[in-house]
Amino acid sequence: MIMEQIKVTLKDGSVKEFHKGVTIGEVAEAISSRLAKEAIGGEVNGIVVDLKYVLNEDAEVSILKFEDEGGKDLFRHTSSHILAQAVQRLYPGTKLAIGPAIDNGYYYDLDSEHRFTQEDLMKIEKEMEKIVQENLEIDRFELPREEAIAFMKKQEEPYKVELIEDLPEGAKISFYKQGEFVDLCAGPHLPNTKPVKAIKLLSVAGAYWRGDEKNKMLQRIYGTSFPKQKMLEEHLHRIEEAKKRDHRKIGKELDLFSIQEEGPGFPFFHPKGMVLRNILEDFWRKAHQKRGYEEIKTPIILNEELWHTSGHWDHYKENMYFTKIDEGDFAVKPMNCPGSMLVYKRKMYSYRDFPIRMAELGLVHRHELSGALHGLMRVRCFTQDDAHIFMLPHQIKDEIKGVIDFVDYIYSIFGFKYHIELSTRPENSMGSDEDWELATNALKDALEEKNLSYKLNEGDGAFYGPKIDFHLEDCIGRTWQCGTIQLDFQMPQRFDLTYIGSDGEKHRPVMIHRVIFGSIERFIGILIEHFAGKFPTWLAPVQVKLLPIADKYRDYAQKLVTEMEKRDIRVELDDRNEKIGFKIREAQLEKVPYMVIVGEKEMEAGTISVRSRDRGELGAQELLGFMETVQQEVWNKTL
RNA sequence: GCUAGUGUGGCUCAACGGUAGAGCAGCUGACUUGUAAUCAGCAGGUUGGGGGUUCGAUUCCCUUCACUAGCUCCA
Repeated sequence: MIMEQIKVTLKDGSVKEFHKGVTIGEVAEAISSRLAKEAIGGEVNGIVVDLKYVLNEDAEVSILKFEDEGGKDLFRHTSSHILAQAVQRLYPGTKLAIGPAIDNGYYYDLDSEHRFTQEDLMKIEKEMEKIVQENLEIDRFELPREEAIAFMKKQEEPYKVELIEDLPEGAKISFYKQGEFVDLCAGPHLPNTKPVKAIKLLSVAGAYWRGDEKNKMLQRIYGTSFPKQKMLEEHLHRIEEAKKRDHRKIGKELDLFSIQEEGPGFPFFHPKGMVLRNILEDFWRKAHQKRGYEEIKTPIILNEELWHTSGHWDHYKENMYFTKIDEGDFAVKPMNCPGSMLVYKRKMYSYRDFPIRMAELGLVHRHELSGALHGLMRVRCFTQDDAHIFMLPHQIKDEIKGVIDFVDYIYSIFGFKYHIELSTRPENSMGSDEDWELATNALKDALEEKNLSYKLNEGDGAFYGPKIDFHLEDCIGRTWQCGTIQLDFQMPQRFDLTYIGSDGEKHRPVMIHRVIFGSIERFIGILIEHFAGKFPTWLAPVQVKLLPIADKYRDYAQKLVTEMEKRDIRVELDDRNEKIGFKIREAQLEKVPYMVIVGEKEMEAGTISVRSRDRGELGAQELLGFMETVQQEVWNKTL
């Protein structure tokens, strides 16, 4: 039974009760947060449970338990304080930066002479457990801003001082104290350290102070914690399981692609990976043809002048590769847009021609930082499933909505869950404020009219325009931007694109850049992890493995293979001199959707014996019926 | 690029201041096989590259390249 009421114990010992649904304002009015001990402990459903009041979106007081996201945050945030306390006990003089709760855990950024090693983490864990055992009360107190700064100066915490200095004048600054340890913190926290029973510190990594590479690099310790040891073990087990889906691992096992030392960030696609890639491209082409896109292809190397015109020289040079041809300076394209601009400019357009949807599977090269490379997810050369849509101003919203629907349609075919982000004008950008506002509002309106929720990323847009991003998750929950829709008033201006309006005058079209897969490479990475290599029949590089039981059935098997190939079924014959169990095992490990086994029985009856990767033995079948089943699974997924 | 870590045959891993070992894969042969591994034999590595310390380095040190996690950046 979940408690539906909140008890607040005040410092004077009296108890106030509030019922769920009360607003935070009402609580605040009734009690001063200074007086409240803040936390009301208890047990819910027999699990840890420290209740807390927090302000949720509806400004209602809600009751948290560990299973709630808010409850977990509370728990993790307190854990991060315990981590900081343990580190300061073991390594006096360590300066504290920030230590928030994150998905599945928490971290603390520390500035210390000492370089933390894996062994140190064990020691720190032990100390954290001690702090938990000490069952320290966690108390909140507030100081006026100036006193807070003085206090943190006295504590020799320069990062905290800097944080407080950024808070507005006259603000009350809250602190949390547990034992000898005091930390600047908005809270809320658990009432004491006791519930943090199972602690695991996971890794140390560098992190710049305030995320700025010009600042000092601090040491970040990542950890996780749970109210019960068993929950921690389950969590660690889940992480291990998830790692088995890693596309780099499966890509190697299934021989789909590789990345060699000779080409860091430049992936090689193997025969089976190419089959998958071609399926995706065919699928993509059909979907685009159906929606009024025309396909083009533009060169990879273009002269430097073009990149000055496009603005890439000023805004993207750091990420570009350059080369010389004869005496001229050339660049390898990092984006496809300038090429499309030139295709647009080859002729005159009428207002009647719009919208013009120009698609290109364009190979781009970008110099990504070496430390940022990651399998197929972040590479230095990749194929964007790009399209540039040229429009009349009044078509903007409908086109954006059309692309949003298109993305949703494609992702749903693969069964992907995604979230949307809207990124606004970055610092290093071009164009007028008015254009940016217009463009940003167009994207925002389209999202809102479609009733889609999104996360706002201030300052994260492209240098030529704001963007809507579609993010997909990998096996361990990291998200990767795949689809994006970017509205651009700059490029058409820079390239002086025009069309002839109904008035006979020249006008400027508007343009959007968009990708749906994002890049074929990244999309394949996501795809591998999503299916853990068990591709559905329509995507499987090999759909059927033909397994004759012995040499003498080879001819019969070969005949079946020929029949299947006639129907474009991707079939492989395994006529090696091996036992059937061995061949089945290998086909299963290759994650082939269907295995067809033939021996004496089948040859005589003119049938086949079918085994499914996912459903096991399916028994004897007619060849024709089986082939139809396979084809059905493919056609169902093709538009 | 930054911080930390890793780098042994095609793959997964072992060992160690005295010039490397296993399993799988490969090759050869036998077996002719009924739904997740048949048996035997053979071959395969100047321990990522370069330099140094040492009588001797794969092991210690420096440097470089690549990879991993995170930061930064981004499709």
